[in-house]
Order: sequence, then structure tokens, then C-alpha cells
Amino acid sequence: MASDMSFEVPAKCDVCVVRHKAICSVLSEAELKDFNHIARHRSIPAGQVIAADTDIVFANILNGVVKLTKTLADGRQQIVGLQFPPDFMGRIYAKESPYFAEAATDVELCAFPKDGFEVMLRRYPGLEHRLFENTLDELDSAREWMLLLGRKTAKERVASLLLMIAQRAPNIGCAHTPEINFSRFSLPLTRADLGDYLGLTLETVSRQMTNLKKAGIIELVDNREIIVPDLAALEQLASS
Amino acid sequence: MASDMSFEVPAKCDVCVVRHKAICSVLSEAELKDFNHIARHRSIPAGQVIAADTDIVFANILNGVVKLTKTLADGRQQIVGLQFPPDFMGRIYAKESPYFAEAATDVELCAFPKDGFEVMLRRYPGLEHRLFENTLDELDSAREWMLLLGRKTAKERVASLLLMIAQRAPNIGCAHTPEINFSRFSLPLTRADLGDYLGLTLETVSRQMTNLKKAGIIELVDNREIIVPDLAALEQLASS
DNA sequence: CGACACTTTGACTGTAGTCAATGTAAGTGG
DNA sequence: CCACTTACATTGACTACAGTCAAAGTGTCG
Repeated sequence: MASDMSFEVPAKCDVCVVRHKAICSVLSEAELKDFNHIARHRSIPAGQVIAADTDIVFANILNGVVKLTKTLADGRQQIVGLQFPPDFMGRIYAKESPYFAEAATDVELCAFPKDGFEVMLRRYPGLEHRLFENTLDELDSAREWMLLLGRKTAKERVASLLLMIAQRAPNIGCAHTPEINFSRFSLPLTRADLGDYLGLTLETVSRQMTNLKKAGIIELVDNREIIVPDLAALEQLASS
Repeated sequence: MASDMSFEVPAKCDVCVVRHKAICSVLSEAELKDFNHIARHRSIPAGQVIAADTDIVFANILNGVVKLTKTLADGRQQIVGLQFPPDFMGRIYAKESPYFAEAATDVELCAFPKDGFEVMLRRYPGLEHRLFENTLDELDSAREWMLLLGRKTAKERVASLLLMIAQRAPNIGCAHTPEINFSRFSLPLTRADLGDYLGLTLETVSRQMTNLKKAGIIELVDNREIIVPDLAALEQLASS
């Protein structure tokens, strides 16, 4: 695992893209310098499992998208979480991760070894509080997704997912703000992954995307690159 | 709301059924005495909404079952969490609850007013840590349920739910331990509620229950009272 | 060019949803 | 005590949405 992950360099917090957004934001410059001693940057290629048996258990996501998946014995798979920069990843206070973490795209992490991180948690209580707030938000998102998986139609699910990604993925070309009713973004997932996140098959996802395209709700630059000319129209379809 | 909820008495922790299992377990006798000043017992009849606009935002569940639900504009509903004693309920650090809490059965709570509780959180850091651990477990459960909602068949869903309730509901008549491959319990939910938890209709739940009965996997004493003669067989069907 | 990974599209199927009728049990009031 | 109501559950007939299986299309890379 570790051998497949490329170079490892110490973190430089002063130029870090997520310095003021990740969990680090609760630390002062001096505290951050201490914290920084245990941090290591890692690059992970798309498709690679971010193994739970190595020391890369905890990390800030600097770039790319990480998917968290659960799988049944016969191979049926469900994505139970998607993480974007500046999210923190890793199940703290547990011996084993209850799910697999996998790089959906090429990913850059600012990783912390398990032991060292737990020392820092005790040293800086603000860090634990921040992680608690993160976890509460993740729980809210998970429950939002339960509503989608349990009660929404295929069309509503695909619309909801596109909306969520439009909000969370870094927008390319032009900035997206709530006032601008327009969005362009790159899907970080294949059709199969989209299906695994939505509790659908890849064929159903593909058909719904085609429907949305025909209805003029979205435009496909290519398979991954999407333009939503009218976010409000997409929101309508999402029924959320 | 508050008027529909019956008598309100101060808590007596020394005889409390959840003293050593609820979040209170992290407090010493002396700390508990302080904490106790803000606690009030409340009884809530089945079906009653545990409103977010009263001061009963935070509580230990002493008895009964609470369901957390989310609803779409057109009325489609999904149960996103079930809470049993000695669970703690309430979304801390948020202005509004992202879901409705409703008494699935008659419920007894040990409730704390929002402001007072937040003072206690700051005074006793162990309390916050304990709530964090609770939240992490709830997140794991929510993700487990996402797998069920996204990928399991109706049969597997019903089997999974029965298994979950067999494990969490207080068992009646004879004690259930992991060694004893037998369980008897009372369903805290109607067929409609079971459907809302499983992302199914009540008719489908009913049909699957009938199938399980015909297959000899479960026995129905009455609509609510269930005997599982062979838990391993039920586990098999749950595919979890 | 061919190989490969991913996506789209089509034809058909099956699982769970919908709509409707019937069954059951507990509670109410004449 | 017995009709009647009410709430909940079961069962049946039919439907529809998404799944399955299969073939063809697209784009990238060596």
C-alpha cells in the first residue's frame, strides 16, 4: 500500500491551501508549528485504497475526493460518504475503520500517524471540539442521505447528487456563489460510483443523466464535465 | 406541547435506571449532584412530537423508544434514527434540529434545558467527550443503515431490522445473551413505522413478515410481540 | 491500429409500489 | 351485551420503476 503512494514531504502550513478551513484553523501559529511536526503530505492515485492498516489513518484532504464505502458479502456496494477538501478523514477512537476509504480521484493528503495524532488531541482540546462539530455535520449529512436512499426516485436522487456536488466541488472557470444561479463542475465519480452512492445501477444513473440533458436541466461538456444553467430548476427536481 | 406532557419531577440519580449507562456515567457522585439540579423527568405519550420549540431539547431516554424522522414536501417520510434507553437525544451545537423527534412508544425522559446543559458541557469536559463518542457511534449506525437502504432487498431489510431490535430492545421474559440463540421482544413500531425506517411500504413489510413466519424464522405472539427461535437463521437472511 | 475503460442505449424482467378489499382487536356508547 | 367505530394489519390484483442482460458507442492510451 504505502509503496504505491508517492513522495512524502513535511507539511508547510504557511502556504497550505486549507490552513484556515481545515481542523488546523482552531490552532494558533505556535500550536500549529508543534502539530506540524507529525504531519506528512501524501499523494494517492485515483482508485487506490487508503488502507486502514497503514499509519495513514488520519488526514486532512488537500485535493481530490475520497469515497467511503461499505460492501456486502456478495459484492453489493454502497458509498456512505464523500469527502472533499478541506475535510478531515479518519474514524477516531476506534480500532478498526467501519468502512473502506478509497481515492475517487487523485488525492493529496496531509496525513497524521495515529499515535501522534491522539497525543495532539489530548494536548489541544480545541482540536477535539472541532472534530466533534465535524462529526455532527457528517451525521446530519448521512441522515439526509438516508432520506434520499429510502424515499427518493431515481430522478430525484440524481438531481440531488448533482446539486450536492455543485455545492461542494471546487468550481472551474467561474466562481459559484449563492447569488449566481449557474454552476460548472467536474464530476469526481464514474457512473458506477454515482450508482453506488445513490443506491442505483450505473445504467439507471446514465439514463437519468440523459433525461436531464434532454430536458435542458444540465449540459455535458464531456462525461465528467457538467454545466447546470439553472440551479433552481435542478433544486426543484431534487425535492429536498 | 408542554401541556400534553405529563408530570414533571426532579431527577433522583441514586435510583436512576440508567445512572451507570447514560452520559451521566462519566460524572462523579459530586458532579452528578450538580448536574442533577437542571434535570427534570418527563413522560410523553406515544405518537407525541418531542418539540424542538420547548426546552426539552436534550434528554436521556429512561424508557420507551424515540424515532427521528425526516419528511419531504409531499409527505414521504423516512425514519433516520431510533433511540432506546439509555441513549441521549438532542442535536447539540445547532440552532434547529435537522429532524423531528417523536415518541414511538410511551417515553420517559430525563430532560435538560438547553442553556443549562450547555453550561454543564463546558464545566465537565468529560461530558462532551462522552457525547462525541456517542455521535461517532450514531454516525457508524447511520452509515450501516445507508447500506441497508441503498442495497438490501426487502427481505434482508426486514430481517436486519428485527435483528437490530432484538439486540437493542429490552428483552421480555428471559434474558438474552449472545450465548443464548433465542430472543423474544416487543416491536416498538407499527408496520407503517417499520416501512418508514426501512424505505419500504407498510404492505411490503407485512408481506415479508408473513414470509418469515411461514418460513419458521419468526413467531408472532401478536402483531407486536415476536419470538425468534433461531437468531443465527435470521442473521443469515440479513446479509449483514 | 487495437485494447481498454467507461458510457449509452435497447429489450425484457422482476421486485416492490399502488389501490382496494377484507380481517382483527380494542375501545365506546346505547 | 352487542353494534359500531377506530386503528392497525393482512391479502390480492395489477402496475410501474428500476434492475438485468446484452450490444454498441466513445474516448484515451500504448
